[in-house]
Amino acid sequence: MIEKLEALTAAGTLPDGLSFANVTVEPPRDALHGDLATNAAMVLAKPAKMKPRDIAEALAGLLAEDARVLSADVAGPGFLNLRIDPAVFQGLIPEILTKGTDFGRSNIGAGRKVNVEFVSTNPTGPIHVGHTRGAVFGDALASVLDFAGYNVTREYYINDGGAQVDVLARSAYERYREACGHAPEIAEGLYPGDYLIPVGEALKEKYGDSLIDKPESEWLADFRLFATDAMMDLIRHDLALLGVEMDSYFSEKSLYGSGKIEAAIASLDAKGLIYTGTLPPPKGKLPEDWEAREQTLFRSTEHGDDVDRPVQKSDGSWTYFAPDIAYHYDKIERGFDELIDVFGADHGGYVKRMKAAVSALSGGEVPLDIKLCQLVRLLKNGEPFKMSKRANNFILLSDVVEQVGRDVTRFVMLTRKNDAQLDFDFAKALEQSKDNPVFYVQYAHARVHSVLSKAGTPSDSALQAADTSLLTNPAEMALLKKLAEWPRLAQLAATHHEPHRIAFYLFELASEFHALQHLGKVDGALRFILADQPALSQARLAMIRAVAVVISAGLGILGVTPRDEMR
RNA sequence: GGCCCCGUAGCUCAGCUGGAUAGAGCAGCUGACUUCUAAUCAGCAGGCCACAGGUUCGAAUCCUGUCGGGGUCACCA
Repeated sequence: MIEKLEALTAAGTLPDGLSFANVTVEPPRDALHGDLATNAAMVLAKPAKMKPRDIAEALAGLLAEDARVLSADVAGPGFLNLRIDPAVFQGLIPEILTKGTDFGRSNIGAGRKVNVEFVSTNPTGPIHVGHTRGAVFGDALASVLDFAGYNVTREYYINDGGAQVDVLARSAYERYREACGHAPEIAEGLYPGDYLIPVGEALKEKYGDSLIDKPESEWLADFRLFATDAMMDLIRHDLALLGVEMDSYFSEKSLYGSGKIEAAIASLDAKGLIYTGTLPPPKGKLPEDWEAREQTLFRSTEHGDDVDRPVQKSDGSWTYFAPDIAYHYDKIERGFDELIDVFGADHGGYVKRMKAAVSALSGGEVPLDIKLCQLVRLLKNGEPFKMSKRANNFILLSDVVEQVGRDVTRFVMLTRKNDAQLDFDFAKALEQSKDNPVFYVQYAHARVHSVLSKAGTPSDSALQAADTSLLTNPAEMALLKKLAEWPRLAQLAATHHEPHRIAFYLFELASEFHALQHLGKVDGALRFILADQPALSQARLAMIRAVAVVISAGLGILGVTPRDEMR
């Protein structure tokens, strides 16, 4: 399309120097308007100082010369509707069968290195259901990017440097005392979870009872290390249940004492972005205990933030923000071309400062996109389910996966935009699982498998030879056109960082397939397998095999299993 | 009070970075299997796209404001 526009420019029909950036070519919403439509004439009319219809006419004339274009009609205010030769769509089938699940893979990423950081829960316990969405989202997003030709690294940032790991160590100490036969004293503020009991026992194995009643200074550091390692094992195990595998785990603690924090701050300082000062009080309600303090500040307002942010506390120690800066600095130094952070919506307040930091550290060279996942509201029989620490009734990721299954969990979480709130009704997911869209998609895949096995499970190479020009029924063409959308859709999901588009597309594709299969029940001539028409049957089998391949590719990206049977 | 996200059918949500008559799924009503899985399909009904302005050939989409819902807000990570 762009080529044609350039040709028009060259021919002098259009003036030089027009931007084609806003020109789109896409399948119209209404099939009556043809197979493809473009708004080129309307977008260009103004800058070219020409009437939209004149541009459209010129473009139509040029496009009509292309053998693949059956007709090019100007409609409405200047839309150009194209009818494409069915052979283009029919030719898709052998291509899909040849490429397999690589069909739709693109290279728009051009091998650019992308770091997707996600989950990153504190290493103080197993993964809680609230983090499941971020885990699924980040993993699917990483796959989407990989499919689009990016070089993706999945990374987990271990928050093992702060005060909460001291709390963990103390909690583990109580469990250690318990293992040694003493009554544990789980004070307010410590982690009461049962998952620390085995850690206490393991600590007894290692240390005997030599540390009982010893001062904290003698065991805190060791216990901290031991307990966080144990928690990371738990977390890795939980992630594995979901099918999430990280490429890299990055420890916050490793930043301390390595000079990395100092180096990152120095880098900002060199740009004149670090100063000592006093922040104004927060606007609106003034906290009771607020008092002016002099701190080391990062001039994040220079990079789009609302206020400058402290990197050092008044006593000179680092704030949590300082290692975060150093961590992102490290990512930049590792040579990533793009960064993506997946946060929970409760961290929305850090977006601007983090972007400011990355912008400053990379000189604006490395884009950082922060995807916020709205928290999941758990429902039980339509009632909000409240979790409380005291009652110890936290629902864990492992609970969800064990009860509703990995596929359902993942698909439900991905059938929603990341920034929309999500209700997850436990009872519904369990009892009415038949209504779950994931089964609808898997069922389509299973049906294809079933039909193919009825036909003797022909090989893909055999199906590639099918004469797909026999596929002319409107319902078949509709299915083929839906298949044709896949590569473009996969690319859009990648450029927009929106894996949910894959889920919705798969649902639509499955819908087209189910409709077509059902037509065979109403009209016997449309059945996939016709004993007296082997060539047509072969073509149809090739078509539905192509459907299964694309479903399989899409589900693969989402981390959902394509099933061969639903029984 | 500042900032961020959301507001689309009774409910849960899409809507392809501005396109043609706004779409699905549940729920409701009518129908469709002696055949490749009915975990399916076809149809009906359901809408001031929160509200008011603005930008232009054209707005659910972009801008401003208002109203609702959620999140967050100086040494906690």
